[in-house]
Amino acid sequence: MPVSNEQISEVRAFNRDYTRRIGVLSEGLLDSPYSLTEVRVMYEIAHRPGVMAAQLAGELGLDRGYLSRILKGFEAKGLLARATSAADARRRHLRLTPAGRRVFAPLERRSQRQVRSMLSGLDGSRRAALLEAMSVIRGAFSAPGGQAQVSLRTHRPGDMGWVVERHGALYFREYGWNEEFEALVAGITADFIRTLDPARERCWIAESTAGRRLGCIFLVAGESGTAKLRLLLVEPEARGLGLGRMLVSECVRFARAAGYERIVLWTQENLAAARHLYEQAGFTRTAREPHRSFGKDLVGETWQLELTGRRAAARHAAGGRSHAT
Amino acid sequence: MPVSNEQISEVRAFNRDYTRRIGVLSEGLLDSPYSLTEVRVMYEIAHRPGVMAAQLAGELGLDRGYLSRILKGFEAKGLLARATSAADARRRHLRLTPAGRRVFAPLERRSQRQVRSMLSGLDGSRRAALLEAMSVIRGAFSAPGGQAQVSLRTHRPGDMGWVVERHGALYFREYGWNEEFEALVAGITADFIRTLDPARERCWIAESTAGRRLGCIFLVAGESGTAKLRLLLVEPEARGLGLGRMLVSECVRFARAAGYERIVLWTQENLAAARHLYEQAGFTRTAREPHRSFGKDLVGETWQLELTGRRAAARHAAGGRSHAT
DNA sequence: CCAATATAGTTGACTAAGTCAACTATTTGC
DNA sequence: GCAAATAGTTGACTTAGTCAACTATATTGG
Repeated sequence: MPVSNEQISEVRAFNRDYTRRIGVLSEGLLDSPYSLTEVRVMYEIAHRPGVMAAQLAGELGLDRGYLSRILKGFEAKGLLARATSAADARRRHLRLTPAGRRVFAPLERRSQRQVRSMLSGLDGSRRAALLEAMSVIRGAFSAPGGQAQVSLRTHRPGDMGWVVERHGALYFREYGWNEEFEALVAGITADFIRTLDPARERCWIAESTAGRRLGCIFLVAGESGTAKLRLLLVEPEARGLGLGRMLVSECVRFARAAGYERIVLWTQENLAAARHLYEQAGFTRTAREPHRSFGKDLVGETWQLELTGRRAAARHAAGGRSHAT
Repeated sequence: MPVSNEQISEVRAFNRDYTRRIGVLSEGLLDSPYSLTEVRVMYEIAHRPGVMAAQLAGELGLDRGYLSRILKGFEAKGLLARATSAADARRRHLRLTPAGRRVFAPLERRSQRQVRSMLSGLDGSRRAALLEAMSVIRGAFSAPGGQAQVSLRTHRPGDMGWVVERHGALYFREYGWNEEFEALVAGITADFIRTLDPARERCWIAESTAGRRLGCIFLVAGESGTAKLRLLLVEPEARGLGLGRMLVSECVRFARAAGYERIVLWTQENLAAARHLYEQAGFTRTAREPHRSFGKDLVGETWQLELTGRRAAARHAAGGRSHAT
């Protein structure tokens, strides 16, 4: 997905904005006999006793000679103790002395007071949003390679509402379906919870490592031997990553394991991406019928996947569509 | 709302994290004959032609003498033009020359490339979340006094799902109610949409200026002359601000206007804050009955507010609770 | 009207923060 | 066993920025 110039501008504006804010917080620390760099060094040693200078230099982006002088200055003032590493005589473990902690503690408290003052200027709503946003930004950069790792889990409290909300909002935005659709989904989720047979029915939620829900799918029991696949959804920004296939695959796997003979599903002709997924998973269309729902003229389609026997497995392995013989 | 130590720690951790990231972006700029401070100065002049040095010094936190030398250096290289202000001869308007723009343009492009590279390392899901989070952080600090302004609106697509999600998640977290409750709420919202009479039934969503949903309340038609108040909820971080009272007041006002004779509601004994709101709005408890629901032993309570006649209005004006006569 | 004060910008002298490179001591890998 | 790499130190130096005193101009108050 290409990066837009608008997105670039937003990040740079944020960086300028936040650089000023961090600058203001940092200036508060300068009201001390220690420079900002010294305080940063002290902070890391306080929170990671035993850390070594090479680590600090690397992580804080400091010249090794410069850091050495800072540490020597701390040691000279009795704030720091250095112990040669048993494992590698080149290395020294760094620790604040009790005197060092006494010097550091008020700096820590001052910093905490500044942040407390900043946060208390925000009411509950904005503050919660701020903290969540910070967590999101840190999370966005924390996964290796920046690729969202998505895992599937079963449902927990709040998920039904999310399913309803996302279906309602997205289908309205993408297809113009009105609130009848959201009501339908709400009803499906209510029934799912009320009549759930965990051995044979399930909801899967796709969730990123940052805790964002990115997709869902349901399997519910139908008439004898038949399961129903329902409410497949993938968030727009998570599309194209194989997430839909993952959801459908897991659903089919579970249905086999639960002993169903077939899976049926009802979709609409205009949901091209979904239909493609079903096709690739081996489903075939068994019925097709125009109807008017959700404020739209639609064409409903019923699709089906046979689960039993070698023939079903072979047809699936052949890529879904079998030739007539 | 007091600031917790955990919240303070989260902000400081974010600041440390993001300072490193901004540092990496800034270092990219240093691959030029200009220092970071010089580039910042150049940036501001490029984007605000005519700006004056005193403004820049103030906003960028620079020593006036130091800035003067930087500007003199730019002028000496033919990158900057200074014009004495017609309004105040002490002041000089600053503008980049064409040569200055030619020097600045590649720096701007390099910065844009860096951000593009950073963003393109994130897939669609994480990137969208990141940009939204940055917008939230900037927005959190931008409102005067930091007080969220909240308005009420009627429902739109996605809202029913939000109502279900928030009820499910919050009541689970705060009271341990299981998914039966979420299913109940899903059913209520499905029925609301399916049978909505807009002249006599309504859902209100409380929304902040930042677009966050902060609360909700429903009024639905009951038996003849009776309205039902349902699904009052206020987000934890929006509590204590009068939002609950606002929602209940609007609900009661609408019910009067729609011609109902009374409003009834069903709540649980342990929902103390809600009961207090109903009490203050003039509701009286008419029934009380233990029951087991949502995985809990609860005590359900029915409350009622008479809307008709002077007697109802007088009793309300007297503070809700009327004396027996 | 004018002296005192404040503001905008400049310059000289200086300090603080940090860089660069060469050094010693130790470890690693061939 | 030894060359190369790493951890840490030190001398010399550069860069970034500060501090205070200056000139020019505007504002204020008596």
